[in-house]
Amino acid sequence: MQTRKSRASFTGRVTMADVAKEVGVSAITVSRAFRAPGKVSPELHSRIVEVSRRLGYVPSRAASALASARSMTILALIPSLTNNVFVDVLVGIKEVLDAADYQMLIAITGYDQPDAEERMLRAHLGYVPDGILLTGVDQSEAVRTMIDGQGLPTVHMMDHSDREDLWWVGYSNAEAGRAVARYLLGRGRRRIGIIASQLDPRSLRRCEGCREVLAEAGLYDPGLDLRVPDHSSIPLGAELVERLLNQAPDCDAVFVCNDDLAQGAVFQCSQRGVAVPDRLAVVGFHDLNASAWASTPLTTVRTPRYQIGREATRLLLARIEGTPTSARRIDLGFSLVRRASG
Amino acid sequence: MQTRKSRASFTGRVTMADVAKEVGVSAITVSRAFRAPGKVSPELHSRIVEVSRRLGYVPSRAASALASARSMTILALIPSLTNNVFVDVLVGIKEVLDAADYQMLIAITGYDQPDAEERMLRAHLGYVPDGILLTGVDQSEAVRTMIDGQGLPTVHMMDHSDREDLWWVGYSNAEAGRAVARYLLGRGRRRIGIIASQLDPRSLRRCEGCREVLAEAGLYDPGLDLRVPDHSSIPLGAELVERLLNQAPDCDAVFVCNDDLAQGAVFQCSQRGVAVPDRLAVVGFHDLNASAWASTPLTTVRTPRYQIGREATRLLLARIEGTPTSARRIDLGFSLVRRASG
DNA sequence: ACACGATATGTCACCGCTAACATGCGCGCC
DNA sequence: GGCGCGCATGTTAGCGGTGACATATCGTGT
Repeated sequence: MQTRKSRASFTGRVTMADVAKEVGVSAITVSRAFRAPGKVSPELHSRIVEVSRRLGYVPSRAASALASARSMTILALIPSLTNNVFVDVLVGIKEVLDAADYQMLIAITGYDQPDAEERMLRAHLGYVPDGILLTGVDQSEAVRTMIDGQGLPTVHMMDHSDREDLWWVGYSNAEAGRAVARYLLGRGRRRIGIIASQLDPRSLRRCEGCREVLAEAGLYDPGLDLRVPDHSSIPLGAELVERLLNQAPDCDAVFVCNDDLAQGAVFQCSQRGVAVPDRLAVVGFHDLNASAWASTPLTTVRTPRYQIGREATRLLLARIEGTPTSARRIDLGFSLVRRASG
Repeated sequence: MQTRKSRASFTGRVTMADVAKEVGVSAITVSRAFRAPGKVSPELHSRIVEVSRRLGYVPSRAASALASARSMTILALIPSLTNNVFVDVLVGIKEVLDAADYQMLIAITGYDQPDAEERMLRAHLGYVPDGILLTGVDQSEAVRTMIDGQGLPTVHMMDHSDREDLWWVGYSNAEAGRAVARYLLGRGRRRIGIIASQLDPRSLRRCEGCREVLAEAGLYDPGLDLRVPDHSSIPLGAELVERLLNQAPDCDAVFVCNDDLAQGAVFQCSQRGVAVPDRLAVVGFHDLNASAWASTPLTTVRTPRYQIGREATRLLLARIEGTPTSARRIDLGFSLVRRASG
């Protein structure tokens, strides 16, 4: 008892019991005052609020999660923050969570190690999230097992899947790749290249969509298909377009699977004196903020990242709370934004 | 009892007790096997690890935090993710935390409401973090009280303070502003403007540093000092430089307090036919990735954001664990990067 | 006047884990 | 051969909340 007392005072935290004693009620009444104000008389409620504020009481989520098996926290697994793409998604997620009084836990998995997603998940599952938002639909078996084992609801984001058991909000990367290929073909381009980096499943699906349409038209040339595993960045885009133009000088268009790469590619073309789009049309992907504001504004595919964050979170919260939803798979589509580069 | 049982099985989680029963030991042994492997016999340890894996056991951080008053979690309060500035800081933080087996909780405070930091802090304190990383050194009284009340160690990032009681890792925004002013004066500029947005304390300190030096030189003109509260962005930078040039056509240089604004400013100048730097020199701040890769690469101040994240986290962990540190205030400085725009 | 339901508050046990303090056991040593 | 000691493991009592159920209080209809 005495030991405990000192341990508690060591942490220095004000607890619900402290508030209860000060007000002269039992702890459960304080608990109710916060979670169900209607069940506590108005005078008591205001006194409890006042005392809590005065004492600096902050409810312990750890204790609450333990006792109620609800943490009011959702976990978002994101490949990277460096890539602005996911920042937009997070903004959408956060808005919906804030409104519902949930907290967001962000886990960054990175693109490099194949088991990173599993490790990050294991580390963060300890926080007992009430649900999980996943990026993409290509989780490893280990990840699926772990999530199912915990019985946690999940929603996938940023891609498209035919699987009946998945809840997702996104768009079809494959279809987007096809759309770009058709667009470039429609504009009379015949020697169309593909540049991609990072090679996550979504980028690859875009590449494949593009390749598919080019192949159908008999115009796919593996010599114009440049895919490297490095992280995508502006300088890498510059380097890759340089390489492409050197090995295939007659290339007249290129689908660059990420806008930062595409920005670098356009930059490099202007350095090198390659006219964009006349000599080489460049189409990017994602429509990042900066893409409209380059000396040659980028033709690109706009993805509804903010909306994906919002809708995926709405769906997840509905699942958690058992509210019926109109759909469990939401395709928010994409749109090709035509600007100067292609 | 029965009720409880069903509640537990409702959550479906595998607990330490489940593992213990399966192995045939008591829960505390399982606990020790994870936290202090040396205190458990090798055979038992490997059996416990094996069974845990097989059952899919994930320790509950909530329970652990409650029982041990240590959460192995640190909280980072960041104004915004949209601004790439802090993403770099987070990458640094995360690297150090990963190595030390700590988890990172990110709270995004936003720039808009003055009490947002307080509210976000309150919401996240419930996770019982072991320490806090704060952005800037200008926290409100309420925030300080709350943190002190919990007895939590903190380290401030991204600014500089003379206060003896603060631990911080950063650079002097005021000094950086002065350096820019001196640089532009040294290059013969006389009608020097200032453009800033967002108006967080750090931007303002940069502005003030710049103004100070200009005033000393007798060259400060409030008519060239444009500060707006809106979020910083490329289009806003374009708009502001337009406004500046309209109201003061003889302006020959401008310190733009954020690189994204500066990128927009340079873009707008090229649209408008204003020669950069001949007619108008533009100096940005932060040296974002894209700034080197514009048609007119940006002269800007490079801030060591990644290192700030790393060092601040090292310092915080040392404080938490009681390791002695060589310094409690680390000025990592900044450097003016000269490129084409100024 | 009294049973009855609605409302306000309390009691108790327990969520999953760990600090502190046992306990049991084998070993070396005088 | 008894003693003390170190090591491996167990017992107990919480950490700070909340669910389920109990109890007290009050107004209402008959």
